[in-house]
Amino acid sequence: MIDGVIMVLDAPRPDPLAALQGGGYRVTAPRKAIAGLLERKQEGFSAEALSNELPGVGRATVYRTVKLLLEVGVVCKLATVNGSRRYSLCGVGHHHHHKVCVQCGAVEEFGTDAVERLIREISVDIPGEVVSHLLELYVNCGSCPATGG
Amino acid sequence: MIDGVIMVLDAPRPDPLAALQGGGYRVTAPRKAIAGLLERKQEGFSAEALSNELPGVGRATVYRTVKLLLEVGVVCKLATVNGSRRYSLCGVGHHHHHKVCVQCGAVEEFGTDAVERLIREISVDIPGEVVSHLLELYVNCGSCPATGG
DNA sequence: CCTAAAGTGATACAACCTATCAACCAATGG
DNA sequence: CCATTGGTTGATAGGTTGTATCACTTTAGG
Repeated sequence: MIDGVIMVLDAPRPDPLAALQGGGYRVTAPRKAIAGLLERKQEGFSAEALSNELPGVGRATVYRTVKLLLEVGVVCKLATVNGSRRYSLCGVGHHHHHKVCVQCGAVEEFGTDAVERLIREISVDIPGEVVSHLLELYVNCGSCPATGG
Repeated sequence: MIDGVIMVLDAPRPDPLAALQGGGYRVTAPRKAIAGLLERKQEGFSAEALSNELPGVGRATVYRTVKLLLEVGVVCKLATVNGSRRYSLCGVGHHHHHKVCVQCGAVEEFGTDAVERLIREISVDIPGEVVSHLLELYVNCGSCPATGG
């Protein structure tokens, strides 16, 4: 094990409703439904899928709410390569990376000193100024049926 | 400078037409137009933008051709966070990462031993088996007007 | 309670991508 | 060089995903 490499963040999952309230937004029935669903959900999600799981809530409202949750910082965007917009309930006050299970879709955030250090090291040899980076790990999480957990 | 960290790949840019031909596909006028445009293009691109730059070629054909170029391995997908599907002319026979200029959009590929090594190190501490990863650097490239190059 | 302002949802619209299919043309053999 | 033929094209229509509009409803605060 490498010293200082890893620092998995297992902060308590953020509270969407509290975040909305803190941002000056109202707590409504649709928002409660969405927040409740997100709190039970370990996986990344798309607004569309969310909408399908909440037949009682209008599509536009789901899309709007996801955008609000991004704004108040309890949800963050996942990187994709296929044009889908996917999100995850995450603490986003800090810089972090995602670990995504390719089987069950569970998303965990993590941060490591080593990643940042590496980026700085690479920067030295790269023409131009590195302003940000994106790193995601894809795993078989080992805790879902598909991965034998 | 860290030994062995960086290994910028400046392989010759791949030849789309040759790749298509090698894949058993025909060389047609629309495909020549698309290939010619791509060879002049340093930036990542979307199929839609490509189509707009080629008024003489049908939209469907542009989309189809991009898909073919992916298949024959001269174009690869870029990671995005906003739902857009973007591509870059890249040698994709090997694993690599992207360096993207946030000003001019220029994409360069690079590979580093250190990245792979880091992933292996992190893997030790991460529950589950890391099956792949995604790393992109966003830079001010320093060679475009916007970055003072 | 009552009210102002925020929020909702049906609808329409826009962007992006794919499926279909008749017409077309590149590549091959004669 | 011409004919053949199966891959290719592009117009159109259709599907999915995300946004704008607007009359109606609900929240939060007095």
